[in-house]
Amino acid sequence: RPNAIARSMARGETRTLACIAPNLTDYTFASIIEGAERAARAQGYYLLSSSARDEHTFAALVEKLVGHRRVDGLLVINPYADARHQMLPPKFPVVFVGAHARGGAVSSVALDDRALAQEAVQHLVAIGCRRIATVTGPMQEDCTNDRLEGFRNALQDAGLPGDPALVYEGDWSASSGREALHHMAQHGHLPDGVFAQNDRMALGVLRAARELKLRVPEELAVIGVDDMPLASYFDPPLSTMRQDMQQIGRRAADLLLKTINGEQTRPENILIPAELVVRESTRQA
Amino acid sequence: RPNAIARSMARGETRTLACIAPNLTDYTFASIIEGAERAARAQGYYLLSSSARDEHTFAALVEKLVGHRRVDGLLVINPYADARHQMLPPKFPVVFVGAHARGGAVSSVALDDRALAQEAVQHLVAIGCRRIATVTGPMQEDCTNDRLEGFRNALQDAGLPGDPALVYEGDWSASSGREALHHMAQHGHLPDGVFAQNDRMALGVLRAARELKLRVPEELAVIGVDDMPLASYFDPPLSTMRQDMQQIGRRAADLLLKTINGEQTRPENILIPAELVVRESTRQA
DNA sequence: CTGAAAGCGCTAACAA
DNA sequence: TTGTTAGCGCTTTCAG
Repeated sequence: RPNAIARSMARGETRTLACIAPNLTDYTFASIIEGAERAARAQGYYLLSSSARDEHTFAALVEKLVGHRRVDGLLVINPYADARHQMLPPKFPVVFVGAHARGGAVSSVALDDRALAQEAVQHLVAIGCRRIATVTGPMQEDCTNDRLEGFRNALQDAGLPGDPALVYEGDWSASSGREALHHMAQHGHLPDGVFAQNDRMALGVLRAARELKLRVPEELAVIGVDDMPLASYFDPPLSTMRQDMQQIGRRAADLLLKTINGEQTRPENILIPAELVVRESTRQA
Repeated sequence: RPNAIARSMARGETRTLACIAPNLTDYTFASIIEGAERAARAQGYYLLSSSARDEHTFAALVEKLVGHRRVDGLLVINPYADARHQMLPPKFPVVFVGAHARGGAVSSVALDDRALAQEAVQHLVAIGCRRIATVTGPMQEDCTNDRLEGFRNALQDAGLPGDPALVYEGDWSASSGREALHHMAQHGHLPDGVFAQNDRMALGVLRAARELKLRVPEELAVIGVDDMPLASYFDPPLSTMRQDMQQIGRRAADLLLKTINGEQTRPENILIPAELVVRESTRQA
């Protein structure tokens, strides 16, 4: 029954961390938060999670949380290439999660986007695809560009030409994936393999394929990223690059706690590999 | 720059709430949490969300959070019919979210499960279904029983017989929905309409229908509950009872804050209606 | 009405 | 070693 507030007061620490994400409902963000919360609690810390859609509320939140000394450290989930990394208090423990901090002076834990894209495309090449398309996320997001780079590297390594008509900028939504394939079909640039940069867009590609009467995977192989809960339940079940977001959250919390405890003095940038999960959407008959 | 900890110390309040859920990744739970967090922050409170899968960790968490006076109030998300409601400190502000507190001495905000089930079935009846089945959640959960009761009431009101062979206990997963329809088909009890108690199971029913070469909605109408993000992207797009979980979270936080401020002295049990969303899976041609 | 002081419940430094 | 005390930074009360 010791009073935690009095203890915080006396020791000058709150034993509380905060995680700020664009929202708390995206499966990716929620998984990171759950992983971080578990890791924090295992070390006697609590996690306060907040959503901040735009930069302004983000700045206001940081100001309150850190300025009022409510938390000992900050986990920042920020997929956008905006100025959030500049709005952080200097000399305060911060770890970026799920995307790198631009500038590099602050620690981060993220997926190895370049490598996973490369591996996905290598898999498509291995099963015989030669005209490989990609549906990307918004170009303003860092991870989109990293995955695009991995995509291009893999094509180059395989000696395949990069066709700009086979790159379509989506917005992570299923409908943008569907539009992507229809758009390519209408312009006479049908691919035989698609690397969708997330599973939702891959689902849209699958639907478009059905509408275009393309057989998957015989005429069109499709692979996504995430391994979202229903991915194995798509029609056909979706191959994907599985990312273990809980692990990323856990690693980020551990890194933040080390920083707080002074065990980690230099910023560290950790890359987590994704895992290829092969299902029917890329399985050779 | 006032120090929040010192203020908490002096005023005997932390301006922090906690929300304990079985996990933080289920879309339903995450939405509640996001709604609650927004509402809390609008009133100058912070929300600390934690996951507690089983009763034991739940009890330990409550003991720490409340015993050490880390929070001013508790939001409890507990779909299970277990003893969690008995493990709460007496005289401490608590609101149950998403399910009622058994016993009724504590406030709650939840979906009106009975009414939404009734409305879903009425809709199936209205479009001409006569042999209506339901795929339920686990029978240990309160909301399953409420929805089942609403299902039965609606059948009775419509003068339709209740056939036990048309009630299948699922586990909220897509595959259990698929099994449900296959099971009914194998035993010669094919329905012409299915009320799946959530969208994931409805997705499974849709897949089974495709495997059984049943045309949806002509031969089999399907309706779910939730309006999950991809529901409009199923094949065919899924009719569903949309629940506004963010609103439920918001209302729960508001109720909890009123209780903390002494504006609300009696426990209150709020029911939130769901909204019928008609898409192709129940649309008459 | 403005300003000084006591106290919230701990921890840590110090004295015994 | 064990016990006592100052002090963490606010709020609130009480005196001026």
